[in-house]
Amino acid sequence: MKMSKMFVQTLREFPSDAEVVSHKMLARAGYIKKLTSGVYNYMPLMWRVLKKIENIVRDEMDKAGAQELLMPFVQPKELWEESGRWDAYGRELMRLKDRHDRVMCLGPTHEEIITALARDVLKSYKQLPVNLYQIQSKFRDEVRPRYGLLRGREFIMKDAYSFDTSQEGLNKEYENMAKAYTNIFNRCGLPTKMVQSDSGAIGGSVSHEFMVITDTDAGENDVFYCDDCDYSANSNHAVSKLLPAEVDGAKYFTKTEVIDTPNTHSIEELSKFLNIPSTLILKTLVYIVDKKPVLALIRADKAVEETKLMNAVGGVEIRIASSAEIAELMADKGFDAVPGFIGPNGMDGITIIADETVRDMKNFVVGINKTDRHLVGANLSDIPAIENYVDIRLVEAGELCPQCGRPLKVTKGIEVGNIFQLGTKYSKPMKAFYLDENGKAQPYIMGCYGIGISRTAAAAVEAHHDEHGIKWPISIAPYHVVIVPVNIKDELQMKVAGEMYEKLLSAGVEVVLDDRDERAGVKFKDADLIGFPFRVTVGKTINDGLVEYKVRETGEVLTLKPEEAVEKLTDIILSK
RNA sequence: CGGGAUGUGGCGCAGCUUGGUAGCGCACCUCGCUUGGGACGAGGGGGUCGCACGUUCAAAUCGUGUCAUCCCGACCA
Repeated sequence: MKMSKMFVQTLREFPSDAEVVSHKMLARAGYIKKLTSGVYNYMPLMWRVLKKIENIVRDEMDKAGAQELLMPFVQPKELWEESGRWDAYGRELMRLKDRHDRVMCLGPTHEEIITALARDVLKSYKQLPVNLYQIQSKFRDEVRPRYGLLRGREFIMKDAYSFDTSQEGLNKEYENMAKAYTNIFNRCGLPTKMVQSDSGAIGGSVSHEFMVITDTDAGENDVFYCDDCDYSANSNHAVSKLLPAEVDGAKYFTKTEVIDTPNTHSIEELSKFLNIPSTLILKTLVYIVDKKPVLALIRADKAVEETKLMNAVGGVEIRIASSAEIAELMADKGFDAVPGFIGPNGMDGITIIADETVRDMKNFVVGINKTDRHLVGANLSDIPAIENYVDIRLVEAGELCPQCGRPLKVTKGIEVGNIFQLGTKYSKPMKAFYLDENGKAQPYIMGCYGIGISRTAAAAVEAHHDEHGIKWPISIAPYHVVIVPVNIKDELQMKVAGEMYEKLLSAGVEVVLDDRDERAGVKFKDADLIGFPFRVTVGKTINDGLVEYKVRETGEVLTLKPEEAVEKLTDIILSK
């Protein structure tokens, strides 16, 4: 490729709307151009990177025994009604109508389509197991698209679906995919951590996410992990053993009574006012799950993990209640209390979920739905009976590993892939059955496996860059080498550069010749920004028969004869 | 959706307070000069100032509405 003909425009400055480093770099280096919020043009350089990633994914998926196919973007509403997700998926689903007013959507994922396809084709146990995958654009009308390619509304994803006759078969395939995923990300130059996670809107029981660990804002997930064993989990799923805490308030309260606690709207104010640790306060939070209020009870020094709470209620959408909604709830129940004084008593008909931390509390403090008052010295017999305690607690770093008891640590992660055990979540409602050895209809045992292709590219930039630009791993770089003749009017420089270009090309190296009539500085800046793994500079030293060879990743510089440089590059690149 | 902000050539911005018919840097085109880390000089092209309505002799500037974009919170590849 001649640089003078490349469809690319690098910018002197970072675009003002880019926040994270991958977005800034990709936009400035001419890889992407935004069309509208969360929707990007992939320029030729970007498309080459994406194809490289796709091909690594294909190679590993094929090796793992999966078969590639391609399903439509456009999907009919009816299939989504069969699975029950037309309503459950919510506003993230991009919906549209055709000219006959038939309702369709743009696929955010393809469980419905693949299940419908499988039930038509996979009629016998003899045809199973099968794993099918595709690579295509997906559409999710994200509430808040951001961070460039990391969270778009249209993005490229590899999604795979497995069909088995037994849980054992699924377990095996799940392991198989986990291995393939580890290989894929390693080959992309992206070490990942496989962490336990909540299965969210996709559904199912067991699921893991592949996280690229980062210390920047681009990591939108908190990952808790243990250095002493293999435990790691997304914060929406992490569990821990608590550190010892004072949970019996007997030494502060000699009897159970209602007392005045003026202006104690926060836990901090209340514990200061009563001069007790917050571990002796029972906190009551009001959430709205699927439009209905839910009370969450938890020891006040701990925070609620909303995904856990939502799962405990069995809902699909959760948010903390607004003060207006709380006021409405209070009025409805005949109370006059503001947040800070809410409690579980008298909340007939409202779902109450209590965290496990509540179980051991004795002689504690609790709100009683009266502003400026609390009940102190209370015990579990003083509040509505709790049938079962569930874990709705957000884990904190320093709490103890559930497996080995050592302190947990926390870090940020970018989720680039995940794997789910779906079981019969789709096959049963969609009546996707095969006939077993006895001629009996059985639902498929399914798994699904996703990789964000475009997100992986962005994550690679997050992981590999410096202040000058991108430092692509060789395996996914758009080109391997850029050759920079310093002065294109110098005949010898151009001749040698041209010869090296041809030799590298015919050897199978992906090479760009920067034949633009620009000063050397401009070409060097662009080479660093775009992130070619290797640069060969043909300058004045060519008069002594030498060129400069430079490695982007390490900054290593060698002065070599042109043929030596060609040989070295060919060896390194073709061995990868 | 709640909270905050911003819309002026491809990119980054000024002008708006105090209305008078659009400017700077980069990029782009031409010529000259220069050629190892984003040179220099001269000339040139490109914007109905997001959109609509209103106020006014006159609106980028004031008012109302609307759309879009970005940031902070709940989602997920």
